[in-house]
Amino acid sequence: MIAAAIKRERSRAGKSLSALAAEAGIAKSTLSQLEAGNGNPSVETLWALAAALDVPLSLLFETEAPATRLIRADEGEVLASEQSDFAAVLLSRSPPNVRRDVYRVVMQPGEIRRAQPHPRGTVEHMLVCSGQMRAGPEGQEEQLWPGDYYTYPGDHPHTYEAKQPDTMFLIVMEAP
Amino acid sequence: MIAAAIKRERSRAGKSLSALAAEAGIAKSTLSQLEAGNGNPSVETLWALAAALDVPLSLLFETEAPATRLIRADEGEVLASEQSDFAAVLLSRSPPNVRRDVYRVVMQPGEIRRAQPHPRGTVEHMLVCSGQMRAGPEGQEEQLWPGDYYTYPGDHPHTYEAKQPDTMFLIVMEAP
DNA sequence: ACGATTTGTTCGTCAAGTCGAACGATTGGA
DNA sequence: TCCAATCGTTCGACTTGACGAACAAATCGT
Repeated sequence: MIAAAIKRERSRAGKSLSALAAEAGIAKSTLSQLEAGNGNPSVETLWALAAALDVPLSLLFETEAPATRLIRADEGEVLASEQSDFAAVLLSRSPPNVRRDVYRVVMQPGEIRRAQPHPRGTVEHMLVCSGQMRAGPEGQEEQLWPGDYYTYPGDHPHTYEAKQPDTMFLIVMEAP
Repeated sequence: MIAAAIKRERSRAGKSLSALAAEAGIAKSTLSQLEAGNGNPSVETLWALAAALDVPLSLLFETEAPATRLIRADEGEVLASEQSDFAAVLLSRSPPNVRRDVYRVVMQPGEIRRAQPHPRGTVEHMLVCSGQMRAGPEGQEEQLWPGDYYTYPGDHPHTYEAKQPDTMFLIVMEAP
């Protein structure tokens, strides 16, 4: 809930309820009730809080860790198209205020590559172009074929392993 | 503003104001005033809207195209790596505050697909996974092979044409 | 051409969020 | 020990957002 998010961010900033309310320009009674779970604030109030906390507003809506999502080559919601020989699949709609870096990767079979965990909140999106590979968070590795799309948290240890020569895939690195 | 965001997402979903209000379970008068810019909604209201629009809530907060750039499969700045059989190429470092939608496309040879121009400021990133194709803005079409990366403004007329069966490629649609 | 439906807006009413003040509880000096 | 300051909560008064109905305008179907 939002109550928990506000409390979490406030304690993370090391600010007291009164101080935060003062900085945000809202009554501390309002903030108190918000953190208690009573009522649902207006965007104006939330905006003031987010500004005072110096965090993106969307952070106050953060739910639990996003689960991994695997979309096989023959899966995914195919978008409507006028021409039948054109099949577009929306893999991931990006939330605003995020950075997404796109990588193209060519990998050879051999030892397993263990990636150092990225900063907290990082999300990786993988799309295999050709070859075959095995990748994913530790314990949730998946066998991937061309066209497969796999997304998972990047702030946990994860591995890449090519099963065929010149295995090519795409990584979209999403940072909060 | 939020007013514009709601309007944008609603029109994108092709829903009328009355219909959306009904689906979201809010009064259409409320929605009308929101889109008019008057008032600041409560999170409960926004949540209902986001759910009805089937978009993440954070998308309701907020909203120049670079020249074309073509990176051949054997081109691109290869990032440093500890292991020689791992070659990652950064194709596009995303600027902040942009939306990027990722599409996977499979296309068959045949007639040329002419894309209706997207909203102003849209940028498309293409990466060919397999097959062969010809695509790009009108007059700047390029022959593309697997691994080729091509980016160009999406708010101008552009075309896609597969040269081989089951030509697969990736499109990252970047909206301002 | 006409009625019927749907569109989006404006109005008054009610409920709910926000505010300011006062409250008990806790901490820190002097 | 006592006073002062700060902590977070609770209360009533005010402000504002959400609702429902009525409204003009546009679209549709016969």
